Amino acid sequence: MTLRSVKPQHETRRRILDAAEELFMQHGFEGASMRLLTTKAGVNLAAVNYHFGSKDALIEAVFQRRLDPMNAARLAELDRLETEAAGEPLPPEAIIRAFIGESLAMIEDGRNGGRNFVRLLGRTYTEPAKPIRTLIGRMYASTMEGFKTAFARSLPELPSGELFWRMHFMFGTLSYTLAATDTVQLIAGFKPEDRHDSRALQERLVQFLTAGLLAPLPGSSSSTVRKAA
Amino acid sequence: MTLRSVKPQHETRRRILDAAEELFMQHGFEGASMRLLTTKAGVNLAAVNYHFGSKDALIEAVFQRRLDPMNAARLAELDRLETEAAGEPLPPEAIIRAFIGESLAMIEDGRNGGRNFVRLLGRTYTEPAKPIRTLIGRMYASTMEGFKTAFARSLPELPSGELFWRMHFMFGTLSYTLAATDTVQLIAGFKPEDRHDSRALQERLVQFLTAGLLAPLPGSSSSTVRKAA
DNA sequence: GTATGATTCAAACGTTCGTTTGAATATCAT
DNA sequence: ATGATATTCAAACGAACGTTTGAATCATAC
Repeated sequence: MTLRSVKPQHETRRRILDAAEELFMQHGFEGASMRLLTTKAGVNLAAVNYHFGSKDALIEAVFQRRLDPMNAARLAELDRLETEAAGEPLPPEAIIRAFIGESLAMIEDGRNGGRNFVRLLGRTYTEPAKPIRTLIGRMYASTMEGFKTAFARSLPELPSGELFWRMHFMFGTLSYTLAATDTVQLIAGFKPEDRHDSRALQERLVQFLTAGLLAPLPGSSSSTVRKAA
Repeated sequence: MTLRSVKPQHETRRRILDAAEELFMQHGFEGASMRLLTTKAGVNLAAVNYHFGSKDALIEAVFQRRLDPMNAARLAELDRLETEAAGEPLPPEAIIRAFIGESLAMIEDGRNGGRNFVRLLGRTYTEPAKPIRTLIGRMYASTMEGFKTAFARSLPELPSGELFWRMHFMFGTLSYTLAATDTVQLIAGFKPEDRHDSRALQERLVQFLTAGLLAPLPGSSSSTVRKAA
């Protein structure tokens, strides 16, 4: 079993997926043409339709390849924490870390195209096209349910309506941070060396999100939401 | 001076801009074709090139029409608060309100297309195409500078590097909230009637963002950032 | 070696894209 | 009313789009 006998097995598929996540990120789904895509991948124009069937099927495959393992890892980490806690509710900060850790780690993965994917993911959350939305919604459903339950157990005094909105805000912050790293710099005085330090970025995000999640309720006094246990 | 003599003056331009901000929001810049756009606007196919010169120039005009007044209103509100405070640093919550208030008010503006625009704006922040980025960056430059200064005066003990990131996070939360309202619902149990209540949404956002902005620093103890005055 | 199936390839398919053109129509000052 | 200007219109431009086709090439088992 030499190297050459195994690698070319699905080499073309992989090259197409890699080129696709980079070009979809840069130009959007409609803006990235098959000709540009196959040229960048170094494969024939007809290869996409041969291996995936259509451009739409390719889009789905791009998300399948990364999103399923990513969300599985998130739920596995949440499970690990919960068995470790032995029935006690988790501190909200730990839940936040479990959710954002996996995606932030991918920012540093320049080699395997992980960075391209998380940036693609970030901009896809704001994509209004219905097929894309239902695709993303379906792939996230169980993950979101699991984390919603974990947050609800951790913060029993936070009304579920408020929890929804704060998860929405947290997700938005993460989404924008993933998408905008390396691209948008609306605020002057940006230090480029900070952009790919995902460790420091993770700490900053955790502090920000935890504080936001525990913020006092609109009607209440200035005290933060009471934490369980 | 009858109504008919004045209104049709730039009626075609306005109809094109209205259709453009809706279709750009729904399909992206490359996905919204001139034929679809002009059909929706009820004008001839050649009207865009006649009145704006090109599709790219139309994109710029769409942002010019709304963004310049919006950012001017933000800076005016900030100015009003600062003269009112008579030299004292503003509370961070007031600065946040000045920044997000204008854009949130537009969510309720279904009649004049303001809602379409803020959603377009939200998804454009994650657009990596360089011409779009420089366009947005240029239109936001002075506004961002003004608010950065106001935050720095309000929170003198927050290092400027941290302030940058927290403004980044705040901007991301707002951006995602504007873009995703009405579209993305990753979390089950969404109450549709909440979506366009911008008053309640504003209060929720202010609470979340203020807490995030004042979060304890990564290295520090659990106390929040000291507020000036 | 030869047959079989998987994959690659150049070429072409019909459609849609943004833009241009020149005639037709509307608007308005004189 | 008439001429100048501004705007609208149907039609067409070449280019690029996603997809399909059928032959050529490759890998592999017999």
